[in-house]
Amino acid sequence: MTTVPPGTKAEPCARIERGQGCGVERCGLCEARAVSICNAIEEDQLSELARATTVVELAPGEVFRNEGASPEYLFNIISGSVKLFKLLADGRRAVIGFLTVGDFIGFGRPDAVPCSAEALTNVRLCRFERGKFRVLLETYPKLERRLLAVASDEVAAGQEHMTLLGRLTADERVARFLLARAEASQRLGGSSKDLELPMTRSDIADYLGLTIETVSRVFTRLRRKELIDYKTARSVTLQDRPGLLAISEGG
Amino acid sequence: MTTVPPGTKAEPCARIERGQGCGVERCGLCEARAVSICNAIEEDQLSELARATTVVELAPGEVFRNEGASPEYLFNIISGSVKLFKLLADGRRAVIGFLTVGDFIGFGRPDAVPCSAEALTNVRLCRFERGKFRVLLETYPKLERRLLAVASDEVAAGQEHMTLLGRLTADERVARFLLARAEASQRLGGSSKDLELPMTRSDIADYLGLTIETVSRVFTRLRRKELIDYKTARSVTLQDRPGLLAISEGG
DNA sequence: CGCCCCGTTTGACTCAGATCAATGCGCGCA
DNA sequence: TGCGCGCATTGATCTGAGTCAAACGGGGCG
Repeated sequence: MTTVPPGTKAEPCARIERGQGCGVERCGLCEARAVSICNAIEEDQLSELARATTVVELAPGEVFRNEGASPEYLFNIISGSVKLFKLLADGRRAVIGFLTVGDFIGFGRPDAVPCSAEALTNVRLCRFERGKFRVLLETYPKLERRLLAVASDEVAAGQEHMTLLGRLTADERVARFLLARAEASQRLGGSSKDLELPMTRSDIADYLGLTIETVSRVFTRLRRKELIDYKTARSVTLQDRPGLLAISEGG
Repeated sequence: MTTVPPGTKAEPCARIERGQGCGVERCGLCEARAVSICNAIEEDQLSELARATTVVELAPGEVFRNEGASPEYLFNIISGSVKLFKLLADGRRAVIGFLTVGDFIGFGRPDAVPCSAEALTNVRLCRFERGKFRVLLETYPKLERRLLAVASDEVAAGQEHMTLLGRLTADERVARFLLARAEASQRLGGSSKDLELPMTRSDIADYLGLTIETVSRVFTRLRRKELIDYKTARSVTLQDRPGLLAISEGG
């Protein structure tokens, strides 16, 4: 079991670029727009959207949202990868999810942030001040509709993950994780065979409800069975998709 | 581990009462209105709401929503208790949650129901045809806003449960379950000490990612330590709240 | 270039919770 | 009132994954 020493907290020294290239340009040229909630907003209203946002850059390891805090900001990921996690009092950690380009960060009860968020890679975020975001929602019903759809999806994804955590074996969990990663990669136009994993074995373990050692053992077992291959721990090739699928379903 | 024999499916022989007491009366007098999403709709527009709904009655054990099916209907629970669950191919089961008065059933991707739903007690449901519900959302922005808030809450609750499933011990899980039940009971105006559990030990096990036997053993252990007491398996008294809280946090 | 650090892998052993197997018991029904 | 059927409890044993410990390896830095 991985535990985190209490009081380890990255200082929020984010470089902030405010309003550069404002108006249609910034949001209009945004690399993430097509896959983010912002695609619910019409071309000719992008300048109003841009006025409500600030672009933030983060380095790997930076924590930019703290569990339990008041949710001052909401975010869209423009580029890079992020992990969401929760800490228990004794240092046990649960990784709730891994997010990338286009993903929205900001669901939860209105009074407290449900989980902390940390950059895994260099990350560019589009940041909304909470009050301004609420105004946007009221102004653009399409945006609200889009957000409801995203939240609804997220509920379903959460239920899927609960099933994994509650009822699957270690092999099944890792196989599903790899297949899910492949699918996500494909959705963003990447390869569905060659995966770049921006997270450590420890992050994967905390995501799958396992230990580092178990995750590592399952990876090597899958490699020996020639279902996957890798030279470095962070870039994996799926060699036998049907085989992985069979394992993921309890084969 | 509990497994379910394949092909066990309750026939959907729900008694349906259509449009009785229509208009303001039905929705206006609804016992669940104050705690459901319908409280986002003004008094004088309740008749339109009522026209979009049908009241359905179910007996314990009836499955009224099937994982994977197309989501034709959405529901609000008027009275009684419901469990949501997912089945794996080999019969393993994950219980996703227990719902009661005022709870909404209908989140998920638009193409497939994320999990099955079964009545635990006699249940009265308010049923919305999907198309009509969408029209309601478009007509009443407040309803949509309310639903987004509920979905957002649900995301956070799901994350909480993932943490439980991924990182807590059996004792911690059961203690949290009991405390959460107490809180839910209190929210609905019931006792926060005397709990009626509408679900079986098997349901609890599948909800907490444990086996029946482990759940049972933890219950008796908590009773021996005089943290809880019960005469029948389904009605539990919390005797030592702080003690339970300590256990739930890894005491 | 070589050293150090941190993430990863591998091995030996342990243990919390699962599995297997009775037994208990409350409730509905005859 | 007694019978039978599910659910629940309890006990004995097993095992998948955790823990502890050591070695490996690659990337960054002096």
